[in-house]
Amino acid sequence: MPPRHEHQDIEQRIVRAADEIIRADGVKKLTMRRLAEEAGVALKTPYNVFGSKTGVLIALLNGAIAPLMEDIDRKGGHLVVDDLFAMLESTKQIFGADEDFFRGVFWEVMTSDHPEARAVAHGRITQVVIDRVAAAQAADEIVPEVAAAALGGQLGLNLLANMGSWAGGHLTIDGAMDHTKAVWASLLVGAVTPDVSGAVSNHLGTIQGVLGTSVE
Amino acid sequence: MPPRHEHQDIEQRIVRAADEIIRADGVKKLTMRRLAEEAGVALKTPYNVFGSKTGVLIALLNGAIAPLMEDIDRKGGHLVVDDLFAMLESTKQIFGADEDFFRGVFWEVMTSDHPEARAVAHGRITQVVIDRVAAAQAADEIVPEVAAAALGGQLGLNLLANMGSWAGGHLTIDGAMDHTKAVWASLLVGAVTPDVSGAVSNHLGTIQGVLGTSVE
DNA sequence: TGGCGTAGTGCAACATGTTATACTGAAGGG
DNA sequence: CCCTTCAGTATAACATGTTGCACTACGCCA
Repeated sequence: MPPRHEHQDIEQRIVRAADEIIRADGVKKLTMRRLAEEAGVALKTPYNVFGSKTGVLIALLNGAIAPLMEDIDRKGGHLVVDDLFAMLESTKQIFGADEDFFRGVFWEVMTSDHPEARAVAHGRITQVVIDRVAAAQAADEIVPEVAAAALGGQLGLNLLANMGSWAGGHLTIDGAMDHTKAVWASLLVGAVTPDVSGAVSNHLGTIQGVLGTSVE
Repeated sequence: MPPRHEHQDIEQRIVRAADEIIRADGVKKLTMRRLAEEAGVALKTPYNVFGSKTGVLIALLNGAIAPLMEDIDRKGGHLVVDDLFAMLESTKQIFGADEDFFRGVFWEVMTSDHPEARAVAHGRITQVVIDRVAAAQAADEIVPEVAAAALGGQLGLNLLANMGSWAGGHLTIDGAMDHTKAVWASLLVGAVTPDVSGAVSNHLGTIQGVLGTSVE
């Protein structure tokens, strides 16, 4: 078969094939040989384009979470801290619609040795949360004594952690986000200004209910 | 070479060889072929005894954390909640003494598909914490309205999460335990009875300092 | 128009986890 | 004392991620 030279198209064909295989048979059935075959390329081509199997999965994941990222960027609430909790709802929504798919891909990426993968996940998630916390502080919703990077880092780490438990199969995505919400609320109540503490406390009430059902 | 029939000895030889290889060259250099050779057994024998490479690592890890488990069982503080925080200090101590070794093994076990591995880690850590929380509640250090399983589950999940970030190389063991301590203190202040709230608050003060140095 | 460089091909190969197969020798029961 | 059983051996093999190598055809540039 001659080279295709359809430029970017080859990238798409590979990612699309990976997507289809995973949705059809699960991430464990995604082998590089099958991927190459179904994408109609040589075994080596995905390596040329994405560097490794994990590289393909990162590209796939980045594409798949685009709607989530868009959702997260659309800051809508009248309180900035509400946007923090809205992030968790968006995640629930988007990942929940295809839970097995996302869980599989997420797990593969998260447990890979890929130099980018975990750093990107860690850094990106943490950064989004830190930015939100800083924004909340700028909007006088969080008291100035708190270090935004420190608090945001804690929240981000907790989110990532719960995502890990979800990816590992210990929690549903709903359970993971509810856990996160409860811990975030607990950590935030001590940091917010009096006029928003009511809004934050709203998210707090369900800690006990949450855990009863979601932990195995 | 004839069968050895030294019974349990073969198990020990395999685990010991794994230990030596990992300490000498790191967990990535532990291959089943090299393990078999250095243990003086056939390639298949570790599979007969431990089922899989992950099985070997689980056995190794279980042996290596025995001192930690012993430490954790030795409840010493005059307050039960202090024992919770003492767990984190013990972990710091034991894992910190051989950080690379434990990190490598932990990561391998944690990211494996082994049916036992993750469930055991998850269940065991969570259970220890839940038991402690229940004990604290029985000692009237935690108010009766709180569900011990719920609170303990949250704390355990957070610990596991931070262990994950440590194993993934995002935190040092000290950083991970300090993060955990800070979040535990935040979650506990709302649950403890007035006479111990002071003791818990002591662990709270350093949240900001902690994050500045340990997150990449 | 003709040659060149590059992207992609086809194929073989390697490392590693894992399994199958046939064999062997020791342990232990009759 | 012999025979069965079975744990462990030796060896080959498979699946899969990954890489190396020689080749080829397309598009571009002179």
